[in-house]
Amino acid sequence: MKRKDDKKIIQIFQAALRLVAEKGLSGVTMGDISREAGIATGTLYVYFKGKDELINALFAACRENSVQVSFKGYNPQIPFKPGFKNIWLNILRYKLQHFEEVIFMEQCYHSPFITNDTREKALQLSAPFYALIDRGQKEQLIKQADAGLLLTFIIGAMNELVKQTHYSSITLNRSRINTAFDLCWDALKA
Amino acid sequence: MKRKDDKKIIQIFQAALRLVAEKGLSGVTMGDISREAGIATGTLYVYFKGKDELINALFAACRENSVQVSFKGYNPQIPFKPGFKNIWLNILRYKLQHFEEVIFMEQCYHSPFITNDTREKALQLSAPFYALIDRGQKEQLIKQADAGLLLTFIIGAMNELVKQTHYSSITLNRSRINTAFDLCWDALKA
Amino acid sequence: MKRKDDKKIIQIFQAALRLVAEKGLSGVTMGDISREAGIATGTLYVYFKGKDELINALFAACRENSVQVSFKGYNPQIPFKPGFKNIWLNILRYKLQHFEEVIFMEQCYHSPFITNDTREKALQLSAPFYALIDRGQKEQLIKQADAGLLLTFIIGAMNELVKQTHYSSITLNRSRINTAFDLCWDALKA
Amino acid sequence: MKRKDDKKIIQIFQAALRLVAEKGLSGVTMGDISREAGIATGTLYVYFKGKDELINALFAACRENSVQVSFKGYNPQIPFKPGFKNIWLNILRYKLQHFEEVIFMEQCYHSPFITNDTREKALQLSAPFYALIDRGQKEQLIKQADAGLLLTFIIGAMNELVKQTHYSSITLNRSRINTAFDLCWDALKA
DNA sequence: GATGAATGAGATTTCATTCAT
DNA sequence: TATGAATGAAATCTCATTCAT
Repeated sequence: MKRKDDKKIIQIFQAALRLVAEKGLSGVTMGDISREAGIATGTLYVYFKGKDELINALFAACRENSVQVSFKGYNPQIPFKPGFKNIWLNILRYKLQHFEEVIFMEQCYHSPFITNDTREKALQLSAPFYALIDRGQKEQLIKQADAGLLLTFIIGAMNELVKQTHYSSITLNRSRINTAFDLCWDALKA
Repeated sequence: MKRKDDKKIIQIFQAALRLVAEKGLSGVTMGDISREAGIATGTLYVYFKGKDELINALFAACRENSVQVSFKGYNPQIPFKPGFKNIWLNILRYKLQHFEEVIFMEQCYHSPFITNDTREKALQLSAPFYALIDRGQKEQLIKQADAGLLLTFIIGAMNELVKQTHYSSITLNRSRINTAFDLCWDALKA
Repeated sequence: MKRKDDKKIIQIFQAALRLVAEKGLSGVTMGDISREAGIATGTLYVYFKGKDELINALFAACRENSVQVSFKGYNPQIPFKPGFKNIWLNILRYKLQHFEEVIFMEQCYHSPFITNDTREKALQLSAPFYALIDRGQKEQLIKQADAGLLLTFIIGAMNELVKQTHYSSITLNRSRINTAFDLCWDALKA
Repeated sequence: MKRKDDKKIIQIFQAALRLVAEKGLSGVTMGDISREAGIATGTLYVYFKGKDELINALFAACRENSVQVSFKGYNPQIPFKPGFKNIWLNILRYKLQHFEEVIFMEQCYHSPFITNDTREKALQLSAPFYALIDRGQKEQLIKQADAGLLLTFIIGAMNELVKQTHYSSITLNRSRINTAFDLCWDALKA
């Protein structure tokens, strides 16, 4: 019973992501989502109280997912730079593979759907990234600037890179990835 | 006879920008816009054939505006770095002062409103930025990487910086601005 | 001054007729009419108090026109049948040449635009036709049936003939016209 | 689960017919139709994609209906004239009883609603009438004129008769009906 | 008188949500 | 639980009419 439910929620989420990436948040209706998910419109309301709740739940899920993936394989024992690069690559890979989520989150952020509560919870998940920057600064490897500023820089550049990659037909090969990382590292390094 | 009024178009644009920044593209109606602009709903349709056209026109106007402002005071005779910083600051100032446009453009890009034609025309306006990067590379001051990649980096980081500045209550004082520029420059410099 | 006005009213009438024939009464707007007439929308209201009045005036004008034309060349001195045929041909010619009026009147009859007053006035103009039938009956040339029934028959058949001629590409040559008249005459004749 | 209901389509059709007969095609709104049909406005759009589709569907249904009814009781074995009269009476009865459809079809024909496709399909349904005329001609009972012309004559006269009957307060009693048929038959007969 | 921009009521259509099955 | 027809409030858009020039 529970299995079945979970599967359906995933179907719904994927349908919503696909559609928002294609048509933008403003162009997606509950009817669209149900059709894309292969279920009846009424069934959406079995799983979510309404559109707001669906969007907020998806937003939270995306955010959690992306943070979780970022630190995969990270080991504080190993030196900072390779550890940092590992995380940087995790994030990049995730954003490329889940491009729809990137767009969805961007579109949501300014929508009336996302509640302050959801927004704040998303922010709280940034803690590990602040900790990472802190470590780099303690080891005197990266600039002693405000961590928020540094993170902003990394994340903003990355998002744009992912979008550009998606729209242009330039494939992001190993060499291009390394160049991008070098830009990032040179920006941060003390 | 009453004559069509360019001022009214500006009123409409400003109303739309204000509302999209506040409620997101998906939450803004033609009724909202007309009310905010202080005109009747029908009057919107005197100036724009429909919502699509209004959004596309505003998108194009924002894009043109932002490019135009960027190169204000730029003089190819003066050395590269101060010239580049001038432009960088122009862009930053513009984005901070016209934050609503930043949000609007981000929201629009994935909406079903923006036509491919509009999108392409926006892209074509990037030419001067490519020329700028080219100059820096010819003078061996910045990395010999793909210009698109470098621009992506700068723009992405800047956008995120502006958004972060807006949401957090951190004021972007001179020192913080300089730090941000240094991050950018260190990333780019050869 | 008066001349100028009359010309404009004719322009307006012709524009309205053209458009109603093309798009039907329900598809024609005041804006359409003014554009087709080559004048400003506001100007329509200089000549007519509103849409209703315009339509009613045009309806009345068409009706008067058609009746007037019908009896052109009719001389009660000459024998009935050729006189009748003359009128029949007048009507047919008029309807063919002013097809737009045929359509307009048909469309109007059931519209909420035409007032009862207009409708009645139109009816009153039928008197000469009743007189014509009466003469034929007195001369024992046509059936002693109710005149309304006989007129209905003639007019209905004629209208349909005109419409069919217009839609199909069959040209109404002399022979076809004579056949049609014979049908009509055979129906009526005592 | 609620199932789509054919009865509802009939309700909608009848509501539309009633209203068009009363107020003309140009005066009828989707809101009017839904109210008259006793359903919500949105429900109309469950059954028809839009006003155009509704009108076209109703037009086609009326046409099919009327043709089907016309030949009820017709038997090619029995002699031509009584067979013909049977059909003529069928048509007359139908038009009198479904006067709203007569008006609706007349109003529609020149509206921007009816597509060429619908118009052509309606025309194709005339085949049996042509066959009927053909038989009469083969049996040398009716004039050897173009069948289209003869049909035009019959139909046009009938439509007008029905309209006149409806507007005037003259009841169409047996004697008047027979007179009308005689007019028709005398027109056609060889 | 002539113009056409401005208006706002009302038409068409959409869509989140409910509900009967 | 699942369905999708039904709903009606709200969105987009139209258009007869007015009004400032």
